[in-house]
Amino acid sequence: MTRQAHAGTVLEDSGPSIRGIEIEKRTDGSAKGLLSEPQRQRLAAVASVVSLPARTIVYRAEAELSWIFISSVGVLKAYREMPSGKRRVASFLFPGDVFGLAENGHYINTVQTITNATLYRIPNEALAAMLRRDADLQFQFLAKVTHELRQGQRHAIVIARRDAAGRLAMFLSMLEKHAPAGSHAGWIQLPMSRTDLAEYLCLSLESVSRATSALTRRGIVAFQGGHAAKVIDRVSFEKLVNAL
Amino acid sequence: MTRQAHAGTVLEDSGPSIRGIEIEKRTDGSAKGLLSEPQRQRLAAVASVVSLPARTIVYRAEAELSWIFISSVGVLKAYREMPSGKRRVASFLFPGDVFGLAENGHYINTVQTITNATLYRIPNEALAAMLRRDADLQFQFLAKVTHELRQGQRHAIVIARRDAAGRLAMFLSMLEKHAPAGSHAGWIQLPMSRTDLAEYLCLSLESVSRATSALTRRGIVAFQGGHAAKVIDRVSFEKLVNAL
DNA sequence: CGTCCGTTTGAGGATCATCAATGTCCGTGG
DNA sequence: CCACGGACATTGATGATCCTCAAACGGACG
Repeated sequence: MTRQAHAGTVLEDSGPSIRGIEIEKRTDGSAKGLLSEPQRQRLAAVASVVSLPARTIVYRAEAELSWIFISSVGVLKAYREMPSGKRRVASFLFPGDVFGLAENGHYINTVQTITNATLYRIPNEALAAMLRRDADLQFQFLAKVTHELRQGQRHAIVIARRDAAGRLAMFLSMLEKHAPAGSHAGWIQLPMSRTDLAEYLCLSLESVSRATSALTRRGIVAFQGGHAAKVIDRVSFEKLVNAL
Repeated sequence: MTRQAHAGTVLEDSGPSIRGIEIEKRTDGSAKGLLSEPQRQRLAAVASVVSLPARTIVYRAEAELSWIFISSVGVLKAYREMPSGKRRVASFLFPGDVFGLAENGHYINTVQTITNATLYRIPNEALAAMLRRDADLQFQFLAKVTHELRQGQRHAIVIARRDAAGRLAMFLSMLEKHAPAGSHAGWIQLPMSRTDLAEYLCLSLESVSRATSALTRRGIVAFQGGHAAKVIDRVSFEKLVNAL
């Protein structure tokens, strides 16, 4: 049941690492580590490392803000419970993602591990103090949050689609871009369950299932074991992804 | 055709103002001005004020980053053109909103005025330099971007709904909370067109129309002139909003 | 008064949610 | 070694909702 943790994508020698894209122009447009070695070391000095088994709640929505987290190993999900009891996954969290930035002293989403995970945990006040003292470090956080804002907008674009197969294809495409370079020869790892997928894509569990079937039947994507996928027909795949 | 600009919600005596919610605990949870007087004055020193007529493009997606903007008066929209030609409005921008934070030196969305608008325009490098110099100022920007991240997530929750009337009701509810306190006796101003609404809610133009009709027919909301709405049956309205 | 643009309304077709049942994987225990 | 059980995933049938195409309506303005 406990799946293998997502392959670590970040060297963890000297402290937390943050993945993102700079606001200003740089060499290439790919996500990369935003922090310098000294910055990571300073963060590490006030951070504690926590290792959590899969399916552990890190914090709950509405709870009082106490720590800010930086993911180091594993995959997590951030979600909200709707009044009806339905769940909406706002985002999946991968190594190098920051979470726990609250509003008005309270967390907005509930965050839960999907795989085993290792996190850096930094006391809220300590981080705030450090950011106020180190503007360059803070600037990287600003870039990171801006990047997450974009991700949220992309999420909105995905769930705006009417066809389930298209949504799933876009999600796979995003995962593929996000994935660690050295993943298994074109196979996209899907650590999350079908239910998590459904809650992220805003589809019913059954529709996700039908979408995977459809992609398989049409020879566009192959699935294996429910937790891995591979693009077979790249042309059709891209056409589907861009058929918004 | 040119509609009245959104009632100014912010005193503009001494420079740009930013509306948002603090990350850490404060007195109440409502959006408010995040900047101190001195901060506003310092921003004003490097900002220029631009007044734009309705329907003016401020910048286009993919264009090179040159300025960061803070809205002062009026309403704008940020949208992306999809490959198919369809448009998705990512967010509406109100007085006190910041926009133009790019990725990798290029704007992500196209931003266009809806009403006449007045903006503060700050050269990218000048703002970056000022943020790196003034960590407290930057901290307010961080709070603002975090707040916009939440707004994006709420947007995702809205468009996740399956029923058009419910989406519209949630949107009205958001506008109502956002609205300047002294708006006209419970009337919610809708400066944007039905098309803008449709593109924000990810509905067809016709569905928006049918949704307004449905809300009217059911006696929940009254519309007037297409650019104002008022909640008639508050109980049913809230029930609909929370029926997710 | 007529045009133009934006909005509203109608009919038919496509897609997904829901309810229900069946199938698959995997660990457990006999 | 094999049978069992539970969680998860797939498949099928029906109904609800929205999108598309199409046409009628309305106000603003020359």
